[in-house]
Amino acid sequence: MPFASSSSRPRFLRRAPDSDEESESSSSYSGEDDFEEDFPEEVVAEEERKEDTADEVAPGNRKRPPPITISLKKVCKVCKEAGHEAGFKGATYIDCPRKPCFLCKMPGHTTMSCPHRIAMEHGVIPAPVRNTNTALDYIFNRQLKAKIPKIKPVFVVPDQVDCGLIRFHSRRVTCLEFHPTKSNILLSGDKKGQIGIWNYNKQHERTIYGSIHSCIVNNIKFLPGNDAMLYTSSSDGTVSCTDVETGTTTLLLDLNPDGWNGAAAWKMLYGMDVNIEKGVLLVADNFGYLHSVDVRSNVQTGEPILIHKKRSKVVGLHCNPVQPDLLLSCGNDHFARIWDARRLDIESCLASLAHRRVVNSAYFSPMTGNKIMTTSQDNRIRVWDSIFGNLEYPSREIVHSHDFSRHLTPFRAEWDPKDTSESLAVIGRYISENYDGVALHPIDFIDTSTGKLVAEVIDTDVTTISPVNKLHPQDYLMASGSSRSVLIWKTRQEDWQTKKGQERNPKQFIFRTEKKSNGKNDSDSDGDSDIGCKGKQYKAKKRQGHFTKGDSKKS
DNA sequence: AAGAAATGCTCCC
DNA sequence: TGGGAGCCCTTTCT
Repeated sequence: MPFASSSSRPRFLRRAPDSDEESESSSSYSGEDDFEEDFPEEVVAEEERKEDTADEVAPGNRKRPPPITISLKKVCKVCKEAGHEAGFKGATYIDCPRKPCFLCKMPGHTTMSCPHRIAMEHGVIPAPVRNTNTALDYIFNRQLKAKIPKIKPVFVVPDQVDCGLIRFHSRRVTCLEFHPTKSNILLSGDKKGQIGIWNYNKQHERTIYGSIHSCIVNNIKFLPGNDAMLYTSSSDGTVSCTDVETGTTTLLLDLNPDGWNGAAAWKMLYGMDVNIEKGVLLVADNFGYLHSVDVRSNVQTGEPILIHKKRSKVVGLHCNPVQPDLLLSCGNDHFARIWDARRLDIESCLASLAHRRVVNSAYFSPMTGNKIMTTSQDNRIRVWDSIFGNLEYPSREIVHSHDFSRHLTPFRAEWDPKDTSESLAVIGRYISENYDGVALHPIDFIDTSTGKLVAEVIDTDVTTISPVNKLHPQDYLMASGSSRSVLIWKTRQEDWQTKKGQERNPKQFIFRTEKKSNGKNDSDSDGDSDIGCKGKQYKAKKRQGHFTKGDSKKS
C-alpha cells in the first residue's frame, strides 16, 4: 500500500505480536506512484483517523477518493466489533458470540453448543398432547388408524453419488422431477428459465430447452396418464406445456400479457399442482392469488381467488393424494392453509397453520394424505400427524438448519414416497459440518415421527449446498440439485445401515461441462471434479487419499 | 487472490 | 402501509 512512503510512518505498520502475513503483503505492494504522491495522508490507521479527521476534512472540498482504512485489529466480520472473530477457521465455522444461535435462533449459546445440535433426537420440540374427543377423532380412530402400519420399515437411504452432471445448468437448479414412466429420465429447471432433460444412465443423453421460460422455473409436473408433456410454472408469470421429445411448447397462462410495467406490477407463478379429479392445473402467484387452468381445453377457468395475504407470495400448492379436492397452500404470509377446492374463498379456509417465518413448502403425506409436513425459514420442520386432529399446534417441531439465503433455492423437506410409514423425510442442510477437515453440507434424512437424524449424506465431490432433493417414486435413488449441477445418488447396498464402513463402489461418471465464460474447456484436464470453491483443503486431502466417507466427523 | 455481483426477506421508520 | 437499508456458513467470475 502507498502509505509506506508517507512521511510519518504510521504505527500500525509495526508488526503486531500476534499478527501474521497481513503486514507482509502490505509492504510488498508496488502500486501506482501518482496515487501515492497525491494522497499520502489519506491512508491512516483507524485509531489515528479519529484524532485527525477534523483537521483533514475542513480545508476546501477537494474531490478525493474515499479514504482507505486499514486495521490489524481483530474485528468480527459479523457484528463489526473488536475482540473476537467469526467465520471459517479451516473447515469449522466460528459463530459470533453476540448473535443468537444460527441453528435454533435462540440467544444465550452458539451453534456449536446448541442443545438441538447435540440432542439425540435432533432437537424435537414436543407439542402439547391434546385429546379433543371430537367427531373427527372418532372418524380417525374408526377409519384411518387401522391402515397405519404398526411396524416401521427399515429406511433405505441413497447415500452415495452414482453419477452427475457438473455445471449442467447455467444458473442454479431450482426444481427437479422424475419422468413418470420412462425410467432413468430426470427433468430439472433452473433460475434462468432453462429446463434440462437427462437420461442418467447414459452420460451423453441430455438436452437443455432454453426458450420455454425467461426466468426461474419453479415447478415441473406431469399429469397422470400423459407422460409426453411436461407442465412448468415460472417467475416469468407463465405456465407452459412442453413436449418432452420435441420441445415444442404451448403457453397455457400468461399473467403479464402487457409485458414489463415495473417490478411492482410483475406477476410470478410459484406453487403448482394438479387436481386429478377435476382435470385442472392449479397455480399460485406472488400477489396471493390462485389460478386454475383446464388441462383438456388448455384455457384458464374461473377468476383468480385470493388465498393468502394480499400481495404476498404463495410458494407452495399440494393436492391431497387421497382426496384431491383437499388443497394445501403455503406462502410468505407465514401460513400454511388447508382448503376445500370445491369452495374456495378466503372465508372458507378449513385450517390455517401458523408459522413464525415464511413457509417454504407444505406437503400432505404421500400415501394416506393424513399428515402434513412444512418447512419454514425459522429453521424448523413441522409435522401434523393427522389432518383430522387438532391442527392448532403441530405434533412436532424439528429444529434443522435450512435458513433463508437469497442466493440459494429455498429448502423444502419432502416425504420419501416409498416409505409406507410416512415418516422419512429428506432435506438439504445449510450450515456445514467439519468432515475430516473439509466443510461439507450434508443432505439429511430425518425420521419425522421421532425427529431422529437417520442419515446425513455427503460426497467429497459435492462441496456446494444441495437445497433441491427428490426421491424417486419407485426406485431407491435420489436426485439432487446443487448449485448448477445435478446428481444421482444410489444406495450402497440394501442393508446400508449395518455395513456402513464398507468400501464404496466407484462412481459411474461425473461429467463436467465446459465453463461458459471464455469457452475454455477445462473438463478432464486436472481430474478434479469439485463443484465448489472451498476445495483447497479438500483437494489436498484427496490427493493424499486421506478422505473416506466412513470417517467420523470432527465436532 | 481479494472483491464484486446477484437479489429475497425482515425490520424499522 | 410501504420504501429502503441491511443482512452469518453462497457461488461464480474477474
